[in-house]
Amino acid sequence: MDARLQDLRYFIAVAEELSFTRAASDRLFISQPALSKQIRQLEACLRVTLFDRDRRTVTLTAAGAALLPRARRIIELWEQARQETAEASATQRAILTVGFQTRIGRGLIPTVTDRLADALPNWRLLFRQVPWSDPSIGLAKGAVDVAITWLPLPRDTGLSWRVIATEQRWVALPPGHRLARGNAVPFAELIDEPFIALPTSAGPLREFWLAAADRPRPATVAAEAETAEETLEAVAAGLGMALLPAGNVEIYQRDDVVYRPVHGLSPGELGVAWRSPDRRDAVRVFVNACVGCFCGPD
Amino acid sequence: MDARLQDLRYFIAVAEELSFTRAASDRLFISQPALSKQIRQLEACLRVTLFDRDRRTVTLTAAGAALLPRARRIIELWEQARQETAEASATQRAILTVGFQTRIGRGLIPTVTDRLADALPNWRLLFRQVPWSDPSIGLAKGAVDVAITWLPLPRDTGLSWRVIATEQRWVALPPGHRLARGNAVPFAELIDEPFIALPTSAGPLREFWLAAADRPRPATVAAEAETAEETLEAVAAGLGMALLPAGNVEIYQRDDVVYRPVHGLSPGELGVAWRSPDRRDAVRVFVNACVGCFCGPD
DNA sequence: GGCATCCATAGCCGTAGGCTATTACAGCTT
DNA sequence: AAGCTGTAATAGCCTACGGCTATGGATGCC
Repeated sequence: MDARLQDLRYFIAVAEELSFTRAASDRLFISQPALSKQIRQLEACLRVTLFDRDRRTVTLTAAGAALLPRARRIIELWEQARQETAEASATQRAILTVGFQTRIGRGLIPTVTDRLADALPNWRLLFRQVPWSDPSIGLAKGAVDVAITWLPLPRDTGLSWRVIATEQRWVALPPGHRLARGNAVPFAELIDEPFIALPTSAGPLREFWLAAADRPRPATVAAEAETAEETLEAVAAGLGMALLPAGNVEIYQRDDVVYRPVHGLSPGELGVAWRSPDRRDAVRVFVNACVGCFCGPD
Repeated sequence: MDARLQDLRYFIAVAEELSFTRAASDRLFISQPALSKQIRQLEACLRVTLFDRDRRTVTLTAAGAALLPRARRIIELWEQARQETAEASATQRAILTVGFQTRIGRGLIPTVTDRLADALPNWRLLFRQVPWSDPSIGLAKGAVDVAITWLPLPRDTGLSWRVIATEQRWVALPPGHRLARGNAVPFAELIDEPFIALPTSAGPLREFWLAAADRPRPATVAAEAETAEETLEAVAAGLGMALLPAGNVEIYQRDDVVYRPVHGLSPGELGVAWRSPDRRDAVRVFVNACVGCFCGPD
């Protein structure tokens, strides 16, 4: 009788791509027959034809055109409901969930915790690791309340952020690499080397850690890694090299990887992010505590 | 990952009833364990506790309270999307779906069809019977575009209507009944007789055809019937009697039931109904055609 | 004409959503 | 105190549905 919200997402994907095959494989990551079946089922549920398929092309019917903006709105409201439900729960339980992708270190958490003890007594922090493949670091789905992350974040996704710290970018190399002999490395020497990249789904962060803006031509991507550990394993195995912030060098110290500072690159910015419409005290206090941590007292 | 819209309905029902058992059996017509399981699943999906159950009572958590109005809004938008999608489809295909509960007769349809041929060439009418148990005659779910129905309709459900015809109420009796001997019957003589009623879910129509407003005490309901045919079978079987509009006497003529006019009751009103926000030309034209059918020319 | 592309169909499988029966507990009533 | 009632949770079962792969048929392109 009622559809699933997921079916509305399916519909939106097909309506936007105007192709079952592409919507299925590129956006929804399901098989094309499964998508066809589900759309047919949605059509049966609504007793309406949503698409005209004439063997070669897919077009929206009047009914489909009417449904599309409404489906978008419903999905939008649902995402919002998820977020605000999670926020209400977190507020009631006095738990602030902090998302992170790589280990934070830098003494940030102890300092922040101390500051929070004053402003938010009996609140607790909960840490949740988020894969690079989620460019909103769990904020979009309401999985976390705030996130410690490297910038930039994708634009126009309703996220706000402030910079916590600025750090030079270093490069991770296998110990035997020719560049491991010297001390610092000019970035120009790296542009033809193979790199270990973040997944495409990581958004602008992938470009940043490939230093795509500073290259004359696209980087050679030797492999993609989902986590920092995976990246360093790949580096140690000699697959390629990877950029990382200076502060992570101590955190990820290991025998089979050496780190060298890179010249000629803009520094990386560590930030704290939150959902723009989220005006809760706890979020504001946490953000301020983070920002004040390295930039002197409040 | 995403919930089903049905799960939101489940949640709303439990939140409003504050009881799994009652919500399950009275409103959702599923078993209590199934409802419990689904609510738990919704909670797992949102990673939040929606209800505090302390063995005896169920209360909303802060998260539940945050979700409730948003869930209502989403369901509302979904209903609206269904309706407007159906409307767009009907408009594109030039098909107007007419809901009805009992046979219409009275020469209404031929007359209306003639009038429509002028104003809406190449539109077709599609008729769909709707059970008495849907008090919106299929309009709420978008199953029909307009409906021919007896008044009154439930209030505040976004439906508009106009009166097509006014008819005296008659009574259907088994042939051997003492009141079948005379010609007309005063309603006062019927108030202690057992009646065949429409289902409770039919809304105010049930009261109207029991003439509840004209009784000193509630009617004796011998049985409930889902359709006109069922009602007359019950009357023929001697289970009780039933009121009906004068015009239906000819339509439902049969050997084992006799009909007599009833004095002392306000007349019944046959109406044409549509969704108030539905401003389509086709609907307006159809409504006008119906109204003009017995009330003289437009 | 052959190939590539795209949607539909067929058939299979695992999970999820429903059911009944039962348990556990709280608040009454006797 | 014992038992009854009412409510939610648990256990175990079955079906239906949402996903998959493999394949078919039609269309546009080289």
